[in-house]
Amino acid sequence: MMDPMHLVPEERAHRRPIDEHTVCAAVAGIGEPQAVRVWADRFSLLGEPGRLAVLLAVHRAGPIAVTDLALATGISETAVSQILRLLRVAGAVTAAKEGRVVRYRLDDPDLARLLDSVPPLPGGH
Amino acid sequence: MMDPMHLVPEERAHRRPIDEHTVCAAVAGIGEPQAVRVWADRFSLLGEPGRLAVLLAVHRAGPIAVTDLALATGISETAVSQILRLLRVAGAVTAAKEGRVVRYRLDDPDLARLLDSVPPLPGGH
DNA sequence: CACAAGCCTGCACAGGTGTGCAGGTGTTTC
DNA sequence: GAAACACCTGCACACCTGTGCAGGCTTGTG
Repeated sequence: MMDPMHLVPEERAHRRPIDEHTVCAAVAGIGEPQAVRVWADRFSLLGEPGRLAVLLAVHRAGPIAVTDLALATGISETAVSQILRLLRVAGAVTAAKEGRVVRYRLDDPDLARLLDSVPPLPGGH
Repeated sequence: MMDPMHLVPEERAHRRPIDEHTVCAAVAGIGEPQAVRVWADRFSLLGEPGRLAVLLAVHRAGPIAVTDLALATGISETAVSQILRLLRVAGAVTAAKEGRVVRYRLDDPDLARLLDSVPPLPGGH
């Protein structure tokens, strides 16, 4: 069998672990730092009430205009615009201009699955 | 049929929507602000690379000590301690003291499901 | 053309957040 | 008992981030 610590980067391989096997399993479980950063950024988008509300509305209410998003979420139109700009450059949503109205839709399968993790209204209505 | 805007809070029911049906669907899709905040807090815990790495390690490498977490993640032991304190008060992890070693484990089903959304190492090894 | 609606942006401010340092507690070992 | 180990905490700092204000742009309307 190989060295149980073979997954630990050399720069810190000299430090003494408490449980070598667990450390190796942890390194494997974490995966590549690059991927961790990408997923942390994804989760970060959902980590603020305003953005989460906007994303839920965009995801579940189909293409929707900025004014309607502000009306439904209770956030000022300015703040909604800022949020949408952030989501746009992050590749989370795409804008479709129709006349003077811009409708946004969700455009990220990973985010869609994460949003589906959030339970909808319990009783319906 | 009822008023299509019946789901919009009175305080902003006077504002003119672009698509009443869409606004109502958005309000329903967002759900209760209280629940949105709770889920935003959940996602926020996963929204930082350090915390996400620690949570992934704790989740996939079973009960693990602080030293081993610092070794596996490459984060300083102080930073790991701070992260674990935050996760503790958030109810995400629980600590089990064994001698002078403290092993942490994940203790939140919702977070566990979200962590399972993060794909493991592609090829294995 | 003048005006309003819908939306976007730059700027400055307050508030939250991660990090390192220094020091402390409890436990094990010699 | 002294020293090393594993871990925790308070504090101060730099940093990032969300928000509102003011203004600008484009598109419809009279």
